[in-house]
Amino acid sequence: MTQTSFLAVIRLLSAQALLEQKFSQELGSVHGLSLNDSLLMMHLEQAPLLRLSRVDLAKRLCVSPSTVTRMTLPLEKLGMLGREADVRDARLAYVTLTDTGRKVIGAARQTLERKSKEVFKDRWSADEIEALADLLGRLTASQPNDLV
Amino acid sequence: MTQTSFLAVIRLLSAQALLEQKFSQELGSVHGLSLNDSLLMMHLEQAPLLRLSRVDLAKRLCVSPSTVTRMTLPLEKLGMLGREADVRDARLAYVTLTDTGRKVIGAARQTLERKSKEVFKDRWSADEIEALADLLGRLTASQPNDLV
DNA sequence: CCGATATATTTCCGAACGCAAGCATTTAGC
DNA sequence: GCTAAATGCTTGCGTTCGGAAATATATCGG
Repeated sequence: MTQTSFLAVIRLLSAQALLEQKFSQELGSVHGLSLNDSLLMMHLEQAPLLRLSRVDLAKRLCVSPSTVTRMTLPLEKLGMLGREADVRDARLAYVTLTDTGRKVIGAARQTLERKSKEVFKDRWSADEIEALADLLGRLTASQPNDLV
Repeated sequence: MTQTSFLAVIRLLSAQALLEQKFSQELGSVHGLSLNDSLLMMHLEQAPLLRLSRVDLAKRLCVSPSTVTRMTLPLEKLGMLGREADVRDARLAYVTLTDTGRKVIGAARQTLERKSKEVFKDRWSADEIEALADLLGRLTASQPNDLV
């Protein structure tokens, strides 16, 4: 007898692998971004001053701080991200979203939206998609600021 | 106005990152397995002869064939997996689950089940967990043999 | 003010992955 | 039966990631 919670977790992991496979390629070739790059920039998009500290980003993305450092480096060189210091705390190195970055993530979002619709194209009603989004939202609710 | 399907996809990706972070550490330190190692062995567990070809495993895990080759190598040396040839097709190199492997993945599954329950510990009813599992099952239904 | 602790960031190192290329074998067309 | 295409698997290379250590700054207790 298999536990329902275990079943849900396994299926979520499998579903993610499937989605990543479907999205990664086009996102990279068209916009030059990885899936995680996009999530990072989307977090910045909705941040108060279009900026977040690196540890804050790490928590939101569930990755290590070193990963954030390495992820932002090339995006900064491409002019999509910037770096800003805090007046009161010299340790902080905010990651900022530049105008270029806003345009790029906006375009990437359109690709993601289109491919998201494809995922549910057949055999899914609007109510079912919303039910899934709601349930998943409860999982991520424990995390710092929910996305979208 | 954000699309519901896009919202669901983003939340699924975020939720997976959260779960991987919560599960990975204990799974590795206690059983010496990664999350993907466990999924691989669980696929073998439910396979007809406790064996699957490498490309089949790759499709089920949504990873490249080369990844399967590299994943199985250390597990084979540890005696958890074996290698079996096909009588009719000399290209095939089945990955088999040994007795040792069955015991290890059985123990790892218990850890996964326990931690899965923790995820839904508070604020989740049995019906809601089942609803989530069902909806996620429809996402992975398009894939070769569903797990669990 | 001073030392101890905590926090933010970066760098180094090893592990894991995808892709392209290569090899072996099987299948299909003729 | 023979060549060409397809399939299964592995290897080399570049990329990405987490953890530990190092550095810099901030905070707390006295």
